[in-house]
Amino acid sequence: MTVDSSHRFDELDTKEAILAAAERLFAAEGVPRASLRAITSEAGVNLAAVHYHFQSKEGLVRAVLERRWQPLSERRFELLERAERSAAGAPSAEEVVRAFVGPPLEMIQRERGGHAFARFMLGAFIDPKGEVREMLLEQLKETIDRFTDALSAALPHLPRAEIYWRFHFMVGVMAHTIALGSLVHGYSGGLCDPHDVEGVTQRMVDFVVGGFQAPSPAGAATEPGS
Amino acid sequence: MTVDSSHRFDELDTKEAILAAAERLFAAEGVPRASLRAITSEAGVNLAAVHYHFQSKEGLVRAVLERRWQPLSERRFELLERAERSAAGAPSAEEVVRAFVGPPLEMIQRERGGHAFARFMLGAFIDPKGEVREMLLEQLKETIDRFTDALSAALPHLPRAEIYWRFHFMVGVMAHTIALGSLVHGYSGGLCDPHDVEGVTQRMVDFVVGGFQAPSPAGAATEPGS
DNA sequence: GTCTATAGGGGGATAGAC
DNA sequence: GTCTATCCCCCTATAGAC
Repeated sequence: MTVDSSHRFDELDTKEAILAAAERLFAAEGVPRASLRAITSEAGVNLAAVHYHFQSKEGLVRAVLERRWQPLSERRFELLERAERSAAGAPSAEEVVRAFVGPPLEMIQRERGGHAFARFMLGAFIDPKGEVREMLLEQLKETIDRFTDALSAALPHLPRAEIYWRFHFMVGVMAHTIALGSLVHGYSGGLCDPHDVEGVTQRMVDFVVGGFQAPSPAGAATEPGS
Repeated sequence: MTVDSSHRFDELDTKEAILAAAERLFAAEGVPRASLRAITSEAGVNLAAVHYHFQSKEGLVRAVLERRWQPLSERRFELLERAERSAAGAPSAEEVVRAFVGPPLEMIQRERGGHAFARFMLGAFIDPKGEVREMLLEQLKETIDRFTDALSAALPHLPRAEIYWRFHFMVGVMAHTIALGSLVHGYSGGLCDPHDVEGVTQRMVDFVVGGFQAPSPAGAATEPGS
């Protein structure tokens, strides 16, 4: 036997410790400022362990994001499927929208420093040299397909191009709210409470559903050619 | 191309050259990867000139953003005031929304690499250690005040807190579209054309106005006698 | 104001012992 | 799998001559 359970435990332990420390520091300091030295120091492991487990700093960034991204997608699909099963016909636009915008808010409220982590994740999309972006976009593909299909079914009068645009706008509302929603408290003079997850979710859903239900441009299709 | 209006021609020239090169490289490479060496090399000036004119790299980042931010705000105010003058009473929600979301799209279409610059600017808001963020938020203050006031006037039935939330959602739609709108072409299978500025603006306006016109949540709502 | 030269301090990555 | 020690890179910032 070359493999026994204690070795596996150690490996998982070290790996997890690195991931946890990296997640915190990437979010709190930003990827470029979070040095591998600081991460391994906080994790209580050796500097070289990062390269053993993740090959490079870039690989570590990718692993940290992937770990959060997958449960998020699964949670969205779970809610979407639940709505599909319970609905007589197709789920309503409101149900679909809620299945999309709800899970991210749940996630960032569950974790400490969730807003910071959301900014870190959004930063991975924005980074002009982000190789990690490709991975995220790849994983996003299935989510886009399934949610645009569900929205098309809920809003059959909308041309497919409009569905894509409005889906994109919904992503903007969601991303901006999980990343920078905490600012609203300040510039509303304390009138708005970003920590009220239920309330914020409901407001996002109302707004986005209102947007989806807006009349579509009469003559202006975006289709190139035809 | 350059403005030669004073005796300090040389100084302005050097400063402008640095700003132009920095703007391009910050957008193309990201701030951390864009070294002062690369910037001064591209600008054809000396490395030390950056510190003479901008004190530090951080100061340069601030100057680059400020230079684009101010005309953007002024353009928004100009459109808002035009709508206020031409309207019988208060401008409609649609006019106000258009005055807010239109100028950023105009800006990024005018400049080469506009999307990349938009991502750079959004990155400044997202950066957890961004000292530049304070400056941007300060400048954003006046924009927030004037546009939320105008939206309140257009939608008097909405509680002020809802106005702030929906304004925030509108910012999300706008920011996400100028930063990542080019992705829509890909994931719509070519169905959507992000370069059609008129069309994209109209779609954003329709969506956002639809969101603003959604019924407000039961609890705090003041229904307009419907 | 502009330049050269250099200080001074990180950083990511790796080889090789254990 | 883990650790120590180290390589070698490139960066921002500044002092001081012109």
